[in-house]
Amino acid sequence: MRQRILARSADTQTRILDAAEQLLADFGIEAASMRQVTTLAKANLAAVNYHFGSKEELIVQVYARRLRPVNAERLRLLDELEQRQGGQPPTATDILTCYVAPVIRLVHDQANGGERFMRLLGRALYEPGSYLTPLFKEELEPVLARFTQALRRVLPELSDEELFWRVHFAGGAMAYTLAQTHRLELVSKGACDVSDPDAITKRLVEFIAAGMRGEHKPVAPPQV
Amino acid sequence: MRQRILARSADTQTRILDAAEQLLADFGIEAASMRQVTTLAKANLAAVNYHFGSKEELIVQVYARRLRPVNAERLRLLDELEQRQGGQPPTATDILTCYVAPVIRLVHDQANGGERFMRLLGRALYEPGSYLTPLFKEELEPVLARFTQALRRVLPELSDEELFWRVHFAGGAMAYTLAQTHRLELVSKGACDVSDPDAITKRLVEFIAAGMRGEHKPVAPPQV
DNA sequence: GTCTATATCATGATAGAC
DNA sequence: GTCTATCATGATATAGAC
Repeated sequence: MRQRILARSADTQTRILDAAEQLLADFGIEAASMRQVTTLAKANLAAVNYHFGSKEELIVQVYARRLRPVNAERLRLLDELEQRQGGQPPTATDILTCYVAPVIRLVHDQANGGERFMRLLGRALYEPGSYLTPLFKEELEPVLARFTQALRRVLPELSDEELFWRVHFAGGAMAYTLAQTHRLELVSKGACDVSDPDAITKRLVEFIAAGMRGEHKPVAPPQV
Repeated sequence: MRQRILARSADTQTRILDAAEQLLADFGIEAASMRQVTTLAKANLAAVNYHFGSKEELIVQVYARRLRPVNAERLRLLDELEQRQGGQPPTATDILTCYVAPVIRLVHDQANGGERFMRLLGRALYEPGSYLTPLFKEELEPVLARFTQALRRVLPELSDEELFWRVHFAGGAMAYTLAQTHRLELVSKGACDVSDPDAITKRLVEFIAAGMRGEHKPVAPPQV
């Protein structure tokens, strides 16, 4: 179990958050133990309970620390976009870029362990009945509602139901990209460059924007 | 912890597989214990090790039991499609339907606990360094390669790299749909009907087919 | 093949000294 | 705030009777 020992400079809380983030990302949410975390953080086992109360609350705080700025920036970018457009409706591509870019950019934020968190984030969306659900409800749902509303205006031909479905699919493509893009480098045998987050954002947004705009033929069940 | 007691008729191995599938889906892969599994299966705790050797191997077998027929049917449908077309190239929509339909149809297979497995499958793709990796390598990769090759022929304008990326995004939208569609019913406040697998297949395939066919402009990094 | 009983171990949490 | 020492719990796995 190779693991970089973290700098001792930061305070204990931060060191524990950093260590937890790293171990959760590398080994999975359930697999990381508080003993591993505190060893890596050069802190005492009891410090987790002293600072966070429980393992679960620590995990929630690992996510909250990164998600809050991302969601704030998403909303800021969307506000800016709409202001810049005046009355003119923006494109779906522009709107989706405001949503996708901040979270993909975490990958560039090496100083803040961004790449690790990227994998961690995608995975969190898949845990059932998780203690993270309240955090997502609080942090993500208002953002999703705001973006869905913005998309509604530029895709008036879609029914409410169809729009919900497409936002769902788009979120899935994004979550998978966050969690699994490191695998693509292997699967593609190196053909795909996964190192440039702006390029990833661009490809992903092109894909989901095209899916968003696609025709919906509500008839004829598939033949196969 | 509500849990239906399974019929005693099936043999121990099958009862254990059924119980494991149910508990893994409901509580997460790590959270389900062999005590819960054997209690639900009306089997002895030691039976797991006798029949499967270990918890990990049991989990692998839970997946393998469902995945093998799905992947076989995917390939069969694709072969049929290409044969039906003679020399004519099929559409991307047709190809993607061959891939998506068999796995979404599991949801209909109530007799075989399909809906539970649906959630379980999507989640498995997100575990890092999991013991499931060998199974996916063996079962999924050849299928993915076959479908990528089929798509390559009908989307000749895409570079190899772009095609890999789009297959990646499409897989993500599908995995998320498998794991999380039960949430869409809540988020959409009932606007989305998640009960008809053929309708879900159709919407999902429309979305990813549109994304596959979308234009790729390899210039100009995004403004935001 | 199935069961009981148990070995062995790792976990999260906490009490209490400093 | 940090530490040591320890607790209670629940995990997988197995030995051995039937």
